[in-house]
Amino acid sequence: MGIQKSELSATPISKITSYNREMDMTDIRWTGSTQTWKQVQEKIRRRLRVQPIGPLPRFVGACDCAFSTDGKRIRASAVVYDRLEHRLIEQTYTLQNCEVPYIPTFLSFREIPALLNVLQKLEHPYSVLLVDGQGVAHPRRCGIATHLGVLLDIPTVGCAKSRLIGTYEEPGPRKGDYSELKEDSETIGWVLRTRERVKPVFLSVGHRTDLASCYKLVLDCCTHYRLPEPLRQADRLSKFH
DNA sequence: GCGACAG
DNA sequence: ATCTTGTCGC
Repeated sequence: MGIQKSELSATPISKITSYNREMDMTDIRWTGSTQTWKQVQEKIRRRLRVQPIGPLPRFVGACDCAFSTDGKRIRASAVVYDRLEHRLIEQTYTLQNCEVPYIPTFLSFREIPALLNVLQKLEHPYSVLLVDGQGVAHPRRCGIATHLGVLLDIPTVGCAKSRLIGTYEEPGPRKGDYSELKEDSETIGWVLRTRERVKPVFLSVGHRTDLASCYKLVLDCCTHYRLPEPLRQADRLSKFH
């Protein structure tokens, strides 16, 4: 009656109470130079691990951010989704000031401080986290999903609504059709059609996942909307409205 | 030099 | 990310 090894999922993430201090970047504020940030990204990149997540886990986390009209306040949201019952079982958000500007390829430094705070509020365990943005589909293979995943050392999936870098062919028209996102000869992500007649999303490995796992998980979480349900809910919850 | 550029 | 009007379709 023992559980088969092949049925074991990755260890669920219990309540997050701290994160890797060596990798901490919340102390690095806008200094006028992106060189320091690049060094942080190179350091994170060296900690990146790519691996399958095994059987699709029941509980899936997701997080997102939104900004006030004046751009000075950031609202971060986090949810836990029950994939078996197809429903949200936890949702929370935080509100704080945001001092860091948006600079392409440095999104992490603007949003991660808020995301670390909101993720610490989640009580229910989850096994993988969906992040609104790129993972390794980034010039230094360190998009926000990778950065956050390595900081917390948890499995993350990058699911972006548009492209940052890379070239691709338009994927087929049906749900589940996909094409490769490439930089030179390297496959850095998949461009996935999650619904017919809608723009595809851009999947990439965050940390401790692989593309096949990302694909299966995201597609499974897609109901009748463009975004996978956990991310769609996190997106709604983050809005100021 | 010029264009591109997650959120 | 946010702002912004109408419009097409289920």
